[in-house]
Amino acid sequence: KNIVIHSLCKAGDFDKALDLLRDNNGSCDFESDVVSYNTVIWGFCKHGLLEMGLGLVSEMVKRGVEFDNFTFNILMKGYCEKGMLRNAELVMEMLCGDANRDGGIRGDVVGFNTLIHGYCKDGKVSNGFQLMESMVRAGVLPDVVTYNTLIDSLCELGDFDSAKILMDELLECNDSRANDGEKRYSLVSGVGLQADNITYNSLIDWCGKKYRIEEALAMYKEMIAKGIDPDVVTYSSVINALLKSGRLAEAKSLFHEMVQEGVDPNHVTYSTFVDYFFKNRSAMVALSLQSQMVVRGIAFDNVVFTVLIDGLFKVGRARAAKDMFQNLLDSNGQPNQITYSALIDGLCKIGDMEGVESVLQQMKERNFQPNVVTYSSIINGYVKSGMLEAAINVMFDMVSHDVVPNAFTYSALIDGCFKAGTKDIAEGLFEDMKFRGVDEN
RNA sequence: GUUAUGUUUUUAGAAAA
Repeated sequence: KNIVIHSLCKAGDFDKALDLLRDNNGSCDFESDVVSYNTVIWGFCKHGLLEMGLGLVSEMVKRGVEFDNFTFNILMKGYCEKGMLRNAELVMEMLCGDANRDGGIRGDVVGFNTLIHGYCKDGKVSNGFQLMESMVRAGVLPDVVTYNTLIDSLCELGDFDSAKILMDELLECNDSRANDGEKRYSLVSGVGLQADNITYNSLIDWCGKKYRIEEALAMYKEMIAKGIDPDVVTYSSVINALLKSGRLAEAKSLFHEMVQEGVDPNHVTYSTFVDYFFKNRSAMVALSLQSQMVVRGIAFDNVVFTVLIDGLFKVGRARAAKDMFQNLLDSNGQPNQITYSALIDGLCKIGDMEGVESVLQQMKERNFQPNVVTYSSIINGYVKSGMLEAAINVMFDMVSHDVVPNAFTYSALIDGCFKAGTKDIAEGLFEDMKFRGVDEN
């Protein structure tokens, strides 16, 4: 029953999930338990419906279903994803507070990790570190997930060196003689921690994205030497780094290596390659990989579809790209902002501005707001079609929707103004751009 | 198959001049 509830929630079918939870049809032999409730609350939170989840919490009280740690952790995650970090933290403070001294549910390591992640994603790593200290005070020891969260977030902020230092500490925790007090966190963090594949994946991926391929490869070798098995994420990440640097041969050999090691390439691995081949004029190879995915029963997600749509347009197969989009809709996939932007850009490139407008319409009907990329594409499209006025109107439209133009937007429009011989407007735009503090390149 | 299956935290791929 709980498994069914889980799938229903994942699919967003809450009516059925609630029916089952409350046994509205009176046909289920199993009582709903705390897991059932947790699952539905989790589902609501995942879909951004925190309030609904909170409603279920009161229902649990009414029905006398006891909370557990999962319940609170799910709620904290829900608050974090809504940006209500303070609320999440209050939940934790309540769980760790004196009022909850005996008998009650205490905050646990997952809860703290959730909070730390929430703050880190908001760019507040220092709050993350503070939380790590307060968890120790509350008697909860940080684990490898805590470290991984902080390490990844330090990378994201570009502070690779600190991330590495933190990893070294993580390793030294394991090593009792290393703790002579000079390191800040190893003393508090307990013993027995080991860097794992996720630790390495974060660092490797960051290096790859900075085109520091050799360092990435070195760490890849290092993890193997330590007996940590690379997983599909490791491989996909390194392959991505190699391909983005045009090192196809090495990427291919890694692909074979992973298969040999018994790690199955997944939709991410494939889409990385497919994207590369489309962008490097090897449409045939890209398409053959696509059918290989089908043969191997790898499901297409949103990104795979986006890669295909974008790629087909880029190799001049607009018809096939549009069909692919239809395909996505038919298979009940959910196009997102990026999917729509790829489609719209493709249509712009072939000058089908009517098509663009109708997709734009559809996008809005589905409650996806065009973003700066979408708008810039459209502006560029109108400019290239010689419809400067329409382009300018899009700019107004965008500003009126509080979407801030960036360098892409301006340069498309300025380019158009020059071509139309309205130099004064172009210069006006340029001034406007500087005024707004957009980088001029 | 019963230190079995289910709910919570960290890492990889996609769009514009």
